[in-house]
Amino acid sequence: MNRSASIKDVANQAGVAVGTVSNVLNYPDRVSPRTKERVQQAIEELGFVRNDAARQLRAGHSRTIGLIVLDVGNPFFTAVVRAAEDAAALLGSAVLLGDSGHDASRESNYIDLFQEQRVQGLLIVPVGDVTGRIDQLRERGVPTVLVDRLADESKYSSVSVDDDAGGYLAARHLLDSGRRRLAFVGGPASIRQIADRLQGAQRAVGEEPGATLELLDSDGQTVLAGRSVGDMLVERGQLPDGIFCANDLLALGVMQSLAMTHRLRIPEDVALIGYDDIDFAASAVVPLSSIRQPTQALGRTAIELLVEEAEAESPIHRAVIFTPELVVRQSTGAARSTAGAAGSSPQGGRL
Amino acid sequence: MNRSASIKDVANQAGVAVGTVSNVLNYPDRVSPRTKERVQQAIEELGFVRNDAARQLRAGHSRTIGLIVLDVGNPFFTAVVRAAEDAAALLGSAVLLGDSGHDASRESNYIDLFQEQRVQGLLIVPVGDVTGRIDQLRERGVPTVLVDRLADESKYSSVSVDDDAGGYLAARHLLDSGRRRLAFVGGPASIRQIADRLQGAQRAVGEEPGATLELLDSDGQTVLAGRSVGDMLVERGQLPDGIFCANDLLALGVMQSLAMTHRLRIPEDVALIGYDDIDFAASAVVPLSSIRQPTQALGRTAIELLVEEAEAESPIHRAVIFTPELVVRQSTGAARSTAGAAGSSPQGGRL
DNA sequence: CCTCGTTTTTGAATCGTTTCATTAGTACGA
DNA sequence: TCGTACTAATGAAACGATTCAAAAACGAGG
Repeated sequence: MNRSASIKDVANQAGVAVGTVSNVLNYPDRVSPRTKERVQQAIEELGFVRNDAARQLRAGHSRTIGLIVLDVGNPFFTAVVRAAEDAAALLGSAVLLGDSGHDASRESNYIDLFQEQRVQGLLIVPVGDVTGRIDQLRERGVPTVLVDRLADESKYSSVSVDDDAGGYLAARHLLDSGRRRLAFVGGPASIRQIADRLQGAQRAVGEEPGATLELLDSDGQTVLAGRSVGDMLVERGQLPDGIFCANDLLALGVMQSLAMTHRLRIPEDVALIGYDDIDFAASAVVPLSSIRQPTQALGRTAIELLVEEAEAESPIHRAVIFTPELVVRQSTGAARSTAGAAGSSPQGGRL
Repeated sequence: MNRSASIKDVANQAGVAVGTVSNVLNYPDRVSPRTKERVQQAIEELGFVRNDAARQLRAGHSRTIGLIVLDVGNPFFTAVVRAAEDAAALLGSAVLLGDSGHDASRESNYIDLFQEQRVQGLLIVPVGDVTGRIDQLRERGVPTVLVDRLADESKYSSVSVDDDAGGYLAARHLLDSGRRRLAFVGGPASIRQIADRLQGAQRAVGEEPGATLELLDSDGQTVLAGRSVGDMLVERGQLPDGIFCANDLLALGVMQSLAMTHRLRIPEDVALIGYDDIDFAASAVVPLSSIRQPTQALGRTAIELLVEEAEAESPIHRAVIFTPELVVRQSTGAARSTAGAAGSSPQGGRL
């Protein structure tokens, strides 16, 4: 009920100086066993808990790293967050998580908040153009790394995945399995990732004489949006024989519409491939082929780059680009009806 | 690059005392317009950002509330988190999120961390028995509210949902639609929520002469676990005509197995109902009936109770219990084949 | 010009920890 | 006994914001 015990209270109780208590906490070797024991007992008795605010104040910085993502509801980001948390834990730091929800002003608020908290550094999956803010942060000694967004290596550090290559991989796979009339389902082309995936797909189709790629705009990247695209396809009657969706949620929606509502067979009538390889993809009605992004490596590397930024004397940046990986499952595979996931497992990209 | 500007630097730059700068920041009315302007300009020039650690140290507590959930991957918890964040924001507080992942030691670590941060209070969806820690926290002036877990009102504050009532509602609905051979699919009965839902279902079945309820243990509460239960049911050949799953993920798994792999018709051959009403339920292959829990109200009320706890002189606690709500969709409804979600929308419970 | 009342501004004290230059204590050899 | 070379313990200073009693500035009225 009353105010909690401070290091001074502990020192009194144990009959030592405050510095000694601090040493017990931070440099146990410097303290004689007898004293250490007395102090620890006092800590026990008083229920002393370090005040982190005071530590930070003295240290000049916190032991936290800020991370701002576009949408915590998206399993892809959740996976990246988890990897970053693990990597940060190894450094003895914790991650403060912010969800911008694709909203630039919320993003800006989080940046402000994290600055007040004196985070050690900032990882950000940017909504809009944040280069100005990042420059400002750097002036104030806060290193920043862009995540899932390629940036000019001479000015910023970034970790990203080659979306063009991913798009190529997906379309190439459909073509290799004999499909020729492809369709790309994807949200607003203003989103960089989606535009790049489309571009990669177009490149693959361009290499294959006689193959076509149709563009199907979707309203967002949700399961529901995918369903309505699927319904629309069936209504108009003219079906592609291979569909590449800009993410797995869309693909699952399309699958539901085609396979269940309209009784089409996947992959016999239409092959389907998604992007992200979320957990749900493997356990979908028809296990979904997908493009796996190395979420583990993304999160881990982001932290590594942050450390490099922080330690570098002169401002040297790096742009790490990972290559995504094709995961083949039933939705594009041979016509079997056994369940279960196929595809390679090893997680990781290359530096 | 160099250390960031302090309030003292601003004071020098503006030619005023530190107290004045503080006043500009916290009590602008007390400062004359001329001075205010000078100070604000200095802040601008130096790029001054408040140091939150110093504020907290002085204030004795932070402006954050700790929240520990069992699994951030579960949409149910994500929804509660969001509601709590919104409610906290109205109080000018931020939420620190911790994910215990059903692991008691991780839970304990987060409690320690939040104590060091001097959070204003703690909301916790407990893994094991945390009453000891909560008592300890209270002694140290940290109010705590249990979330999604009913507690002895004389000792703790809690917000929960009446899982017995939810189970009753689900089973009653299956019985009302003419099913008699019911099955309950659910993970380990050691989990309170699951045991309560089962108990409610048993109560409903007991009221209906001739109705039976079979218990099907599942290995966890995931989509995959649901699939294997479904496969098992088909293999052994003896099907119930109504299935109640302890959560939506399980239900979706069962649905995939029965409807897709084994070509059974839902709801004609088997009716299916889940629990939680996650977003995905409405957009499943066959839109899934479910029991909606008032996630909004849960999160909001948790914060309210926390405030009550904090302000109360004498230790007065409250246990708020919400009543869940039946959402009827196609998986238990009349045999139509139109897609789209049915069911009531208004979110919320009652106090 | 002085007084009184009000509005502004001041600056030392405070929060709890870490740091580090000093001091105290101990053991050993000369 | 004294000096030396340690190890252990001390306690004042610093971190940066807020608070608040006291001082200063200002305006109005006499």
